[in-house]
Amino acid sequence: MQGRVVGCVITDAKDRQYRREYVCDDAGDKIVVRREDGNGDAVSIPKIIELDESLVAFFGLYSGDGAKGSEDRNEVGRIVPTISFSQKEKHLVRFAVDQFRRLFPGNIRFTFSLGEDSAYFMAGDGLERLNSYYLETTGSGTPATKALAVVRPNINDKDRQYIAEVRPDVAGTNEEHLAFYYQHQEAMEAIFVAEKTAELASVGIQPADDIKITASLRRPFKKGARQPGGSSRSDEIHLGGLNGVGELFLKMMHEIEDTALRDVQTSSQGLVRWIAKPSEVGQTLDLLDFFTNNPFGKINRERPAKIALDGDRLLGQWRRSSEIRLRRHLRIDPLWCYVAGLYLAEGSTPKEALFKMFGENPGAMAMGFTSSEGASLELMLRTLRKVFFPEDCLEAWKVKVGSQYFPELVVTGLKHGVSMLRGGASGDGKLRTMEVSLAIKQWALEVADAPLDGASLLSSEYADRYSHVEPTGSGVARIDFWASSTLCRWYFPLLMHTVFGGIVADPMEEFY
DNA sequence: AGCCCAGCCGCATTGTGAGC
DNA sequence: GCTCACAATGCGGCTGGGCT
Repeated sequence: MQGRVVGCVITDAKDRQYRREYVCDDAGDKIVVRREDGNGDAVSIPKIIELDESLVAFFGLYSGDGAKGSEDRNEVGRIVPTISFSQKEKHLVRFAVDQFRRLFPGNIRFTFSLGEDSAYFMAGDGLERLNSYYLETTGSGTPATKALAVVRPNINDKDRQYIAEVRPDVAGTNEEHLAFYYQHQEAMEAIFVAEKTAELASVGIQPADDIKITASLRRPFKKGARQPGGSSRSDEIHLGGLNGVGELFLKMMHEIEDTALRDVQTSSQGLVRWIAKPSEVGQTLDLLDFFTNNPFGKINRERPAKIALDGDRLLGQWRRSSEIRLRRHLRIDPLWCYVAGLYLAEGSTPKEALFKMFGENPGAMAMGFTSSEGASLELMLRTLRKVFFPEDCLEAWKVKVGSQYFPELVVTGLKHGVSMLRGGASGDGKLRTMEVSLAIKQWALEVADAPLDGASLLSSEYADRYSHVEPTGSGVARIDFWASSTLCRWYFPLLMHTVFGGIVADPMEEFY
């Protein structure tokens, strides 16, 4: 058997293609897929993969936090995907590992890589940890940092570049910082490998041949830390044994998204087939019952202060929060599951809070969502409207535009014979030119409609809730919307139940 | 509303092994 | 033993998330 996989991803506001020719062999209930050109790995994949709530949510999660691939050096506009995934929260790590194993049983390896700025070890918690490490291994505390020439007799180009850099707000010289880096590199790595190993063990991921844990310390003040003791940690999962199947993996993801977006039973290339129209698939949840009896329907060990039927809808209220109207029933359909994962990746709430909120006070929560792609926005809005009433789902929306796109803003202004006026001390604030602001609104509504056959929710229902343009930081123009934080206390428990309800009986006991 | 920085993910470098 | 191409690994820039 042979096949070809093609698809598009949008990154950096550019349409890019992925494309790969495969051959595959029948192997009972599995198929063995490999690249037609003979390179890469032979990968077994089940012939039929059941798309349950958690797997669909996983694809949503990957869509937000996973790597989509990098551009082929020989072919402009073509990306070659590598499967890797950034995630710090340990329960989500465990979740991702389980789902990857379901998709690719057999020859698959995991590398957990922990990155950190070594400035973390120069003061505060980091320095204390370095101290205890040296006390344990050598009997005395952290030794004084020696001269660079001693710890690093032969410097390379990267070192020379580092030494030439200028950091006006950091005390000490680059040579001293670099010496610190090389002298303590082994110790710093050992500390992180031990930490990650323990963390993985706490969620049931034990050392094994197919699991590798590494730490990657960066030169001081390079990776975001602005001062000694500052942290800029990154936790990544790289998958091995899957070379060549990245395109197929992305295609699975896009086909699932496609069925949810268009609400069709079979995806455009036939890779995904539901038992009925996606909007008619999945269990129906009674929200009155959920928030009264389900272990996931709790926050800080409490049930809502009020949850009552009012005609065919519900009125609900958490202690010290506002009253809100809810729909009585919710179908946990593919759209809902996919967005649950997507929100876990892209949402504005720290992930740890979502796991701890059942037994602890989560404090302030916020409901916000940013995306440069119309499809993600539409899916998110549709999801919220399944639980909440339309007018509560979106308070307002704005467009954030990065500096490399300012020429477009200026040209838009010129067309209208006006100049671009920016608010805020550093110009990051809201755009003050009405003509430009309105032109950008029109553009954003077109972006929101682009992936759909008809009009998007943003343009048909929420166009008048447009707030402003924000020429902030940098980056591709993107749409940002937010809703009342009251929604969080209803949406988050349902979201967590969707992803973990099938594998975790009581979130208060099993998380943290 | 305004602003900024740290984490995501792209890409450069290094490692590895097949082919000649 | 050398070369080349692909895989694995390590590093850091940019931007999207999030704080005040």
